[in-house]
Amino acid sequence: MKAGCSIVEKPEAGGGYQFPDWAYKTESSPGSRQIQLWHFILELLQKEEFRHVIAWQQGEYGEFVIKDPDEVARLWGRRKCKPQMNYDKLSRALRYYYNKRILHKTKGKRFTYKFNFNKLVMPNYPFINIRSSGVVPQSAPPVPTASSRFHFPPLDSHSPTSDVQPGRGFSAGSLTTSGHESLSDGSDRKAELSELEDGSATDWRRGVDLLSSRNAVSGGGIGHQKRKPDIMLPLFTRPGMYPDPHSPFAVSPLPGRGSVLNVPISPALSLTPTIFSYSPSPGLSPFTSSSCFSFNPEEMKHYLHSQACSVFNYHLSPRTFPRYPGLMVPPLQCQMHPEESTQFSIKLQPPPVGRKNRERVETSEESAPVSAPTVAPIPPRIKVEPASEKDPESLRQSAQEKEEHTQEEGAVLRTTMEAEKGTIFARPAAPPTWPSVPTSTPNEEPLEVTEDSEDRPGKEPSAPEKKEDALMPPKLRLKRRWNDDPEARELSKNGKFLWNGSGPRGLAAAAADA
DNA sequence: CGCGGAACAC
DNA sequence: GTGTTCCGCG
Repeated sequence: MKAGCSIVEKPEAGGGYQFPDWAYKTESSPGSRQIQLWHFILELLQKEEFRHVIAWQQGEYGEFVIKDPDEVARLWGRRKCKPQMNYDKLSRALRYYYNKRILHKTKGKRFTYKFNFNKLVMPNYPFINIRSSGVVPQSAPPVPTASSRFHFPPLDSHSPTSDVQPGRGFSAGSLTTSGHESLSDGSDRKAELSELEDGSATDWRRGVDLLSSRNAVSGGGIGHQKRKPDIMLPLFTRPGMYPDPHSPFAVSPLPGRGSVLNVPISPALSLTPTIFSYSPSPGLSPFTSSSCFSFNPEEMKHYLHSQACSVFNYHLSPRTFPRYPGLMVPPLQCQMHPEESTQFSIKLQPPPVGRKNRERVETSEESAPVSAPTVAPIPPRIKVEPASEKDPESLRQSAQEKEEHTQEEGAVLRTTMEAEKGTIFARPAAPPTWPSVPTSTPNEEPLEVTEDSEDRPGKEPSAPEKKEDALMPPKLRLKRRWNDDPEARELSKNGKFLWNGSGPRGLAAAAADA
């Protein structure tokens, strides 16, 4: 029973949840609101209190180390009301993420795993608040270079712990990844094929409006089935398109770069891209109001360039980074109703591949009720915060207190909180001096590469490989990917990305390449 | 330690 | 669908 775990439970009560909404699978899984392990992990990662228990591994993007497995397990068990939880079990759960591509194991390093951000969608754009850049706890996974250039001041002024202090330079920590697809027109998203490689640039294009459609969707306009919502951020298409209307530059070239993307850019957009066939309707767009998003084109350029380099250096998929430029950016309201704020900070992307298919005789019962209509035309915003499961009860209390306040003060606080949530991917503690210039890969594991290759569909070199892949069971395929895939590595080495000073262009090219 | 199958709970 | 619990294997 939950008796033993009165701790955090669901927010429903209205009184006291302590865990941010985003942590619950609101969108990804209609039915359950339970927190997912990876959310949980991220949360721990986000808090400095747990730095000794689990922390980002510097030097590797998205990689984290569980310093105290037992403790992590304990915390997890607490959250899930599973006192018997232990690292063995927890790790099993983590292992399940391999196939889902949410995580993978860093070989050779004990208790070290790595998030596959390429598969996570983080609607909140990078710049979103990084409020804590200076002091920062470990909010964000180590992100390579790039961000150093862009920094946005903290969104909120009242940060509890942190302070504003952008002096550090890095900031844009969050990465949004995107780019992938997963949509298969409502048809079979399960098709193995689709899963595998995504595909096409189109996706992103489509994404562009996802945002806008979101509202529509909730409005019920869409009768779409509740297929899994995997959407990704909209990213702009190719760099060459900067000049297009979608470009932020055009939109809001504000001089002072002070603002931040106010985040809520996207709540979890959960719609299937397909849905929107695409009709940009500004009116629907959630963020068509004022502009909170402002920056200098110059910076943007820099930023992009850096990203490109990062991609190269770290073997990341170009799509790893958001293409803000394309962000349609209809500026969003700085102060939206608290309620409309964002909700999810991260979203999972593709569906699991072929999970094991049990031949069990399924009762062909349709899930009839699904009484979880998200009803809300309004996205559930995140309520963020919580110190919840931390250990001490005291924390909990404070959290609650906070909550209360929130309720009263509502808007303001809420906004702040949102910001906090964005923090998750904000810069981590200290940037290990990332070389802004690519020269050689610093570390030893170019894992991302693999992914990269898989991300690009039309890649010629991979043709053979692909075929092979096709022949092999999905499982193996995956495995191969994460483990060492010499082939993939090679590919990347062969100069898949060559952006010599081409900056964004290079990125684009690469993308286009696919 | 880490992996992944299997059965099961929710 | 997402975990949890067990467990054998390397």
